[in-house]
Amino acid sequence: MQNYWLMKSEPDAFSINDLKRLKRSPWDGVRNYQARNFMKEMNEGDLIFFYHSSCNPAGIVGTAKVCKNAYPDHTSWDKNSAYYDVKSTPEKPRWFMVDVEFVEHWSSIVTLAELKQHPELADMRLTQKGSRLSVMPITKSEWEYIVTLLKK
DNA sequence: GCCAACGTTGGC
DNA sequence: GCCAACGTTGGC
Repeated sequence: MQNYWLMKSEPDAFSINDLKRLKRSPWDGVRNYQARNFMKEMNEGDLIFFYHSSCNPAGIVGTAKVCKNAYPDHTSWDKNSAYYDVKSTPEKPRWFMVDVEFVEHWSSIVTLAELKQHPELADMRLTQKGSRLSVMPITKSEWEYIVTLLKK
């Protein structure tokens, strides 16, 4: 069964243009348990909204898909990595990542401000005050609704 | 197991 | 750059 997700990235660190250029990439560096657990639930072929955060404007800029199920994030035991975690080892990995593949880079951005205006999207974690989760599930109806926003 | 203190996220 | 909201840590 295909599921839908939203993943945040700061474009200065990793943007949709980076993914477009690379075609596929590991989604490393997630160090939040809820986000990690959602990645573990992902399956190859699941679709992803690619969200640019900490920029102006923040919003969804395109889509990607899961092309490799969750596996240990090796940057967590790399002492030279910014994502190093002393409690994660190859024998007992604490953090996981998936690989994602570029699908679409939209010609326009669906901004957070716009998403917040639609009652249909009020249940999304993204549109709720104070939400910082960087990987979250999206319902099929939310996915389809957001795609129609794009065509307007 | 509680909770204060701290560090981080991320919109504005 | 500010700061509200959140997650994590660690003392007790």
